[in-house]
Amino acid sequence: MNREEGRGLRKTFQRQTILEQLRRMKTHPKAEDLYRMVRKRIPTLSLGTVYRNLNLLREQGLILELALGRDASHWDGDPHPHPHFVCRGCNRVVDLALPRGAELVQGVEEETGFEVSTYQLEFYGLCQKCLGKQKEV
Amino acid sequence: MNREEGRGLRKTFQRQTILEQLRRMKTHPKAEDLYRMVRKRIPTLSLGTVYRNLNLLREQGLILELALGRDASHWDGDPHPHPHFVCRGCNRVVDLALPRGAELVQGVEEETGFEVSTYQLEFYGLCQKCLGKQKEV
DNA sequence: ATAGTTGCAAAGCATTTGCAACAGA
DNA sequence: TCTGTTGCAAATGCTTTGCAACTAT
Repeated sequence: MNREEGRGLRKTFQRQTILEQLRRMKTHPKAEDLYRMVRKRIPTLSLGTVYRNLNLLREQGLILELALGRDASHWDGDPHPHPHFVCRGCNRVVDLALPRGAELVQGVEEETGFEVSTYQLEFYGLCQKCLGKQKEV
Repeated sequence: MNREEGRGLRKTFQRQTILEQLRRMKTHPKAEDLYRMVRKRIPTLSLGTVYRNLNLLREQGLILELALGRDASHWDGDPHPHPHFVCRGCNRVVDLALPRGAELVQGVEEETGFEVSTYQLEFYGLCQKCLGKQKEV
């Protein structure tokens, strides 16, 4: 029995390759990005399979989905919730070290009496590169 | 000249009614919810008009869009960014007082050198009501 | 053997958009 | 009058899903 329902996920080539690809990246690709990358190794891969596996891996707690509004989700190989910075200039999604999630969660639980299972925190703005480019104009 | 381009938004009955409706609510309805509510006063209202106006009002800085993953956005009549709690039991979206957004933003700007224009912070879990119901089962 | 998985294509769903009629300023 | 706005319906774009052929265990 693996998780939840006791049903085991099979160790398929597609699933493993998708997970490896995501883990080896520092950036946070979209399903479509992963699809293109993994296709180099598995040319018959379909986009539907990528989506299905990303959802399964997320349910297993192995990866994180960054749902940033209506655009395509970004995916993070680090399953531990942490804040991100989204640059509106270059659309990069960058990991942040601050603030500490555990403290935020604790504060909210104390304030509300609710049970917090996870959180999502994104800062939006311009990264240093894009701040520089802005001045050039 | 009102904002941005100097183009003025007209004061239409639809737009005003949508904004009033949203402001008078403590909850954070979806476009569809507002559509149904405002329709009681403006039976000819179309859903497209609701979406167009919500986006315009957001651009004017009068309201806040809460894009919570892939589901329909929730809308907030309070344009000042602040954290929310999303209950996975009853799907309510509740305003939170903590943590302080300004401090979070300042910390990130100091850490990264990026320019933060806004942020979005949601905590997910179970509210007190739903925690209670869980025990009953 | 057999239940999970894949590729493919069609469907779903929230949101956006083109267009002609309409209405604030 | 003139440009913004509306209602309607079609289109968009990401993601999910039905199905029959596979495949890990």
